[in-house]
Amino acid sequence: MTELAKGYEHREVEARWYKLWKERGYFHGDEHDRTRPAFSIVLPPPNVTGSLHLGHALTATLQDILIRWKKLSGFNTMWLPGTDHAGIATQMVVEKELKRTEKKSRHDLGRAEFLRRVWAWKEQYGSRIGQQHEALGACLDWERERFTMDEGLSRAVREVFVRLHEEGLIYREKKLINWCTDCRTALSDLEVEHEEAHQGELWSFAYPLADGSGEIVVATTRPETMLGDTAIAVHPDDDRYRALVGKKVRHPLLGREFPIVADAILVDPKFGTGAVKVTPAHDFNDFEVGKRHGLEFINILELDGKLNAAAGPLAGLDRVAARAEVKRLVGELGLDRGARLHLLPLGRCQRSQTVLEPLLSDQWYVKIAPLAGPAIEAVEQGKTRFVPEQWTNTYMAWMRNIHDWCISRQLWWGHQIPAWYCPDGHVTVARQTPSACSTCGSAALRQDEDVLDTWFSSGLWPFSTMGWPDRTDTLKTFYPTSVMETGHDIIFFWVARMMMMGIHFMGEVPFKTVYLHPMVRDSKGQKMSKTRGNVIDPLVVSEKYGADALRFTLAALTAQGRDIKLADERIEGYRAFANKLWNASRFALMNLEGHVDGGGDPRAAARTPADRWILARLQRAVNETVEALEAFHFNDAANTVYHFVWHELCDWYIELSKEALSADDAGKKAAAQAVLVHCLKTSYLLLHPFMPFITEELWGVLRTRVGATGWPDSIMAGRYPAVGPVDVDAERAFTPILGIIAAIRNIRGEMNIAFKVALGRATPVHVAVADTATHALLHAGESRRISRLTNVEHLQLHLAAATPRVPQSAVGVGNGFEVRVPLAGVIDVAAETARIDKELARVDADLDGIEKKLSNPNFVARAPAEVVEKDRARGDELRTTRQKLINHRAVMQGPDQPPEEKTMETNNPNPNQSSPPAQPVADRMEQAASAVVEAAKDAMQAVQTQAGEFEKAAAPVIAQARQAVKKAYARAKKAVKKAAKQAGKKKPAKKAAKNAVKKKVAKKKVARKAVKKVAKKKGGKKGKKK
RNA sequence: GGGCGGAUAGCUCAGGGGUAGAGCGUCGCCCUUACAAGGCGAGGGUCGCAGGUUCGAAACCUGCUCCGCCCA
Repeated sequence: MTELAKGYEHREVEARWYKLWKERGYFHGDEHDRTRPAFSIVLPPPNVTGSLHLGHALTATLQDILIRWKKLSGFNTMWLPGTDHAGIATQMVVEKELKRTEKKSRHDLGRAEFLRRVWAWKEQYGSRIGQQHEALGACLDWERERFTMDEGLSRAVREVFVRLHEEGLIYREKKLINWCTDCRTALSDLEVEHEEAHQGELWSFAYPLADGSGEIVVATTRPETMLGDTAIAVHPDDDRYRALVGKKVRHPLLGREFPIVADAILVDPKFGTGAVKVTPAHDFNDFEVGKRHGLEFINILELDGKLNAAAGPLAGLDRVAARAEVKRLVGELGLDRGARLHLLPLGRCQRSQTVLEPLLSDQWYVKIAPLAGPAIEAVEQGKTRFVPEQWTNTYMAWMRNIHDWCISRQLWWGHQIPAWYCPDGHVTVARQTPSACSTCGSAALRQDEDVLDTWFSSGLWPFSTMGWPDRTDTLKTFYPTSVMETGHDIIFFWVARMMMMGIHFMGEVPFKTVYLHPMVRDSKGQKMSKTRGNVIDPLVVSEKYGADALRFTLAALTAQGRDIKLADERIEGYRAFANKLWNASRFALMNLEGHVDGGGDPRAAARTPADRWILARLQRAVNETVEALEAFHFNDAANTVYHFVWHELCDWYIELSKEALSADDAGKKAAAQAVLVHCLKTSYLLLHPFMPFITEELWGVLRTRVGATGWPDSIMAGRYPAVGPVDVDAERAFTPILGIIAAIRNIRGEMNIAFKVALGRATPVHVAVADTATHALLHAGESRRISRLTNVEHLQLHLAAATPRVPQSAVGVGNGFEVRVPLAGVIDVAAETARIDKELARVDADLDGIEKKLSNPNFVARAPAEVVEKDRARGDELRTTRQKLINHRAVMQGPDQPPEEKTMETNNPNPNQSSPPAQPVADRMEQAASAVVEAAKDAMQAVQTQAGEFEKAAAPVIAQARQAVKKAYARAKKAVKKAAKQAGKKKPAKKAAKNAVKKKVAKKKVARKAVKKVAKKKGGKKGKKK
């Protein structure tokens, strides 16, 4: 009886659950519940008119994992969703749309009407993000959803602005700012993207001295700014110009005169001519010079990038056109002194990529140092910690070097600055729209037209969303939030500002942990961006592979310290994993006849060694998963569950349990059923944070089948598996049995014996184990499992170190066991001898390494005792294995041939002799070259014969060729080195000896690794070491 | 100019002083009654280069090369 489809259909399943979860209130955090510990996260608010990309999907996935895990672990969880009004971006989108459809600018509509349009736009597109989050399964507390422009948050913004103003931390000043002529607004330092080496030119021209006594040549990368020049600066120590300091030059185009000043800070005498034109109103460095020397500040730009009246004859020209025109006019006057190519740094607008202009204007600023201090201290004192830790430095460096924050933007869409001006220019800052000027009482008030930087309101997000400035229960319960999880690209924009604002206004850090996730890139490692056209819509991916598969993939790729390159194959793999889980459940359902989950401890129910083994492995997986989650090691957590479910539960336990499930022994059957159900149930719970949909579905199906005891009607109401002690005895006793199975399979594989061909038919397969416990298990019935899984007809057990000698047989040796498979008539002696020799070589290589180590008195004396002991034990083990193999080979080869020991190259104590005879470099190169040519020939042939399936056919050949090249290269390199050495470039004796040993060890490592592989196989799948 | 990452199997990446790992791909065998989105095997590595520390380095230190990112 099966109730499940043969394959997992994510579309059908995923559509079903979200609504139900939401209706049942699983997403809602209870602000009145103080009985459970709180766990809260605020979702970084995406741009309201945008749509989610994979970076958002990663954010949503990781946070959902944390929230679901904590919820299942008994926490009162609250995950607060919302969106951001994204001032510049949104305004630009709407303006563009307006221009496209109605051919109007925002000024044609007027402020009020334009804002009405933006709100309408927001209503139309704002819900898209919510739908995307739902599709991903994000259990957001929708009842608490917020928008940075909604009433409550706007109130918070005003409150903060007014308070900071009252405290003297917000001020208005005329300074140079970064101006985007395209967005027509000022930007903060952070919104400037620096281009390091833009290809431009350095143009030189001469300023004639006002007294006609000569000229002074200056160089610039921005010729048009000469229209705003108000000084020439030279270095005070520069003898070339010492006589000129204090003199005046005359502007060749505008006629005005200005001084030559000496400035040691600005001028580098070695750069260019050593004389610099100074434009205080259009350059940050020059601005400072202007202040130092009391220069005139002449603004030559309109806000749209055109030159203003100060530019005289060039007024009205665009800044780009003006550059050429200035050069032309100066050239006509005979003052052009030539140009050369030059790399210069350039600042661009983050949003429009327009080259920014430093512009003198009145803006509002936050005086940031007093806010940054406590934010630094909080991290120093560990009140907030960064994960991964290295971000602490980034945060600190920025905070310690912080500049005042320009918060006013010349936009309409945003929080209008709560400042009013009277005709006399007095400023009134107030929470409520004032009726009179606070200074002179004038009623003719005009509100500042600018709005605040979007990040100003985002900076309040952790508390403004919870009802601040009121002291709400939500704040009491859920502030500070537990974790801030976001991308490291907004550590300054957002994280740092929330820290400052949170501490200042709440008196407490906004979050205890900041987990910064990596950036998601495409499969080529490129940043995803609209202009590149490689943006992936998470909905498209989850439609194709399932949200669970996408989520699991993102989690599995989220290792610390490296960006995520997302490739479809990876997602496909995890979709297969979902299918695997589905089918394991399907198998269980088909075998649960008569089973009812009574809620008892499955450990007590366990009957067979396999039962106990899998329960031990399950517990280990639980422990490792929880440990990984606690450390934010999402990849480790995902991989742990993946490995357990697929490679332990499915590959081993389910196969092993088939016998018990179909047995007449009702007790064993019931035990296997109980254990299987328990493993699946626990796996669902472990996996639920990663794959909420399929686990909920399977939970429901299995629950229906086994009765509801201990199974709440939704997995979301379940309890996360608890960490506990692992039954290591069960693991240890049973592992050799898996090793025996693997060893027999290995022999089959190596000897090319199909599964259908039964082994141990004429003469039995022998299994020897030295351990009495394992022997007892085998005797009690485990040998039947082995027979079943390896298609062995007769199997004979021995409580011994070795199996009896049987001519023409294959031997598998592992940790604590030996298997002998008679192969008379099945295979030829030569093949098996070759196999043994191969294995022997590997064992020898490893043994050699260990013996070298142990014979080194320094190692024995200085290395930790347990390390030495471990190597000794391993040495013993290897010696035993080796002896067995040698004996076996002797038996194989018959009585005529003595069990002669083959001398391994690595056994030779003299490294020089162990190397192959020296060969002239040329020979080796030639050999290598011909290998490449051969490989290439093969590839060509593959292309010609199988043109249709070129890639498939040629792939291995290409791989082979590639390898041949690599090997040839390595060989050649080595040979060259050797030749060089022999030619007399001798290193000091000690060093040379050391290097020889090093190289030899490296070589051996290659061999050793192979042995490990064999040993591992023979020994069965052992648990992760740690 | 300063800082932070990264370079490990064909590809994508874990790991982090004591036996080099995973997934995908490759090769061979198997449609064995949960799953071909599957099973069982196999092959594949001087862990970027050069020094140093250490009994022992892929890991720690120094320098270099290349690739990202951040800041000025």
